[in-house]
Amino acid sequence: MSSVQDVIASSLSAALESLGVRIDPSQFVVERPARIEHGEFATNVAMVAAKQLGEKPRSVAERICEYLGRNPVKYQQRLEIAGPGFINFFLDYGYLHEELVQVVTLGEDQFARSGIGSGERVQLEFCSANPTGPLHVGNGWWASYGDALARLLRRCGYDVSTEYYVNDTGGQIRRLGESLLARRAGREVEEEGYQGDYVRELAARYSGPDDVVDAGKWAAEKNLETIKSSLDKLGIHFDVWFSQASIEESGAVQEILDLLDSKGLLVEEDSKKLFLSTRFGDSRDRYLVKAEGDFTYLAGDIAYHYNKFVVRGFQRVIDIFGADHHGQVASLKAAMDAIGIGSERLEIILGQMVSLLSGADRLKFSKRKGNLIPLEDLVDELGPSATRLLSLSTSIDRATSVDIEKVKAESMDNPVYYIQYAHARMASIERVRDQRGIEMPDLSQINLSLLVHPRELALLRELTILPEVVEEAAIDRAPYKITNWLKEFSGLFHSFYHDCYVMSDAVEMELTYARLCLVAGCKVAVRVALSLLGVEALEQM
RNA sequence: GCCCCUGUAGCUCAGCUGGACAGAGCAGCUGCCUUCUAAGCAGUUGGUCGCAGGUUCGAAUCCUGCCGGGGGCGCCA
Repeated sequence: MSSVQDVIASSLSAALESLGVRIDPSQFVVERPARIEHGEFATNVAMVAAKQLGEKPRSVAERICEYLGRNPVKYQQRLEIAGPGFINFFLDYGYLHEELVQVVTLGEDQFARSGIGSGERVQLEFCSANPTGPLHVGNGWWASYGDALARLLRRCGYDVSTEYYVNDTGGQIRRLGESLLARRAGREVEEEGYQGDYVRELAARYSGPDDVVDAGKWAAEKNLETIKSSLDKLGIHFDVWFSQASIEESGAVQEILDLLDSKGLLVEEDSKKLFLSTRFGDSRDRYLVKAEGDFTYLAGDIAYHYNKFVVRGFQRVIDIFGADHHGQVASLKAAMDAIGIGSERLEIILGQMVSLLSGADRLKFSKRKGNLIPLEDLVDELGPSATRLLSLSTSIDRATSVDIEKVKAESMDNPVYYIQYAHARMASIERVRDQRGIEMPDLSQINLSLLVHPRELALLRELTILPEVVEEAAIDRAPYKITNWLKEFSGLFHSFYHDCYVMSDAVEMELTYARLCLVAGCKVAVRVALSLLGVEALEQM
């Protein structure tokens, strides 16, 4: 990325050198000031350098400005020293027009693409809700997050494989089987069982033997089909569905135990086996084999992660868990260090809890009781785009409460309309262009320097930062930053649309061409951003 | 007790690798449809950035302590 910012930054480094200081570019910033009165870009470099030079920031700024006066940056018009020592750059708008040419030339496929991933093989596991029932809003909320993160990482050059870990074995599956058999026999499901109506429906279809394991496995398979179709409705497709049972059956868990044992990290305690995880920072040691001889969940999970890193060779693994699985983090990381994988290669992102409100009432729900809101109902009600955008509007670190009534009733509240409307207006302009038979000249023939209206400039400025926003969102694992950009950009487009007619008798043809070009660039950017979130770009509304 | 998140406008949230007077949407109030879709635009009201210290030329942002909210500390998954 050889943006204007980078050019300014390297000029500043050269200026510093002429003053006899070396400052790493990471120590200072060249940023867009919050206020346009402060120029196109501003830097705090003089304040940073002042310390080393033992001078006042403003006098350092003056000397830097003198240097830049003799060796101006491309498009530089004038400089200003402001406040405690900021240097503000006022540039010729040509730099924005040049960037627009770039956007249009690169197009949807290439604009805002980054190579920071360098092809690193990343495995991204998310959702992974137990197949003991349908996906509900609570455990499906961050599924859109995982999917969007995968899209973001791919855009940035990572080689990503998405995965859903299916907990298709263990006590919960037995319990599911018990519940199923109880329903089939016309009995009530016990307190600890799964009481949702879906169990009743499944029981009516089950014709297998009266065996809790068979019944549980059968029901889990059916539930998994339901989960898959719910995710399908949201537009989420996993590369791999990985079975927990397959890990246990393969003998991989025993291999992990042997490996830990050989390192002296496993101790026998009666018939149980304890992993000395405290040696790797865990708050307590963890059992891997229970008194009855079964493996614990952690044992299987360690084997699963060994499989990800060693068997399948992923360089980095990202797991997205619900915050209620926070307790697993230290143990799993300790295990990675213990088996020589290195816990820094395992990144665990915790999605904070989601609570549902209906008006003022907080909805209490439980999977066992089966009184929760299926994700699918929300998707049916709102549509996939709105559902996705809802969970992609806030940081994953923030516990959110979703008011079902508000989201359903006041659709104006939902940013998806605002954003999609902006895209629809771009598409509409292009439809009218075609209807009127306006032929676009070659890009090089268009006089973009006509784009100087404040609305146009604001739009161009926001347009050019998308590549940085994409990188930042990927690095911070924060897809909501794309959403924020889209909201901001859509607002600027609506303002432009309102104030700047593209095709009208009052607008010179030259300007029409330039504005059509601007609209084309905007469309590219919005489509890129929407595709990263998995939100549909509507041609009309 | 320990660990992870979190506390910013009436509500929902940005801003938090320190920077120039703290932002947006919604709600409230006021204007704008003979031109490419008013699901829009423009204006306006509204904030001791939980509290107290500290570091700094400069703190919503970093550090410490306290207070409040959510989640976790299983031979459950």
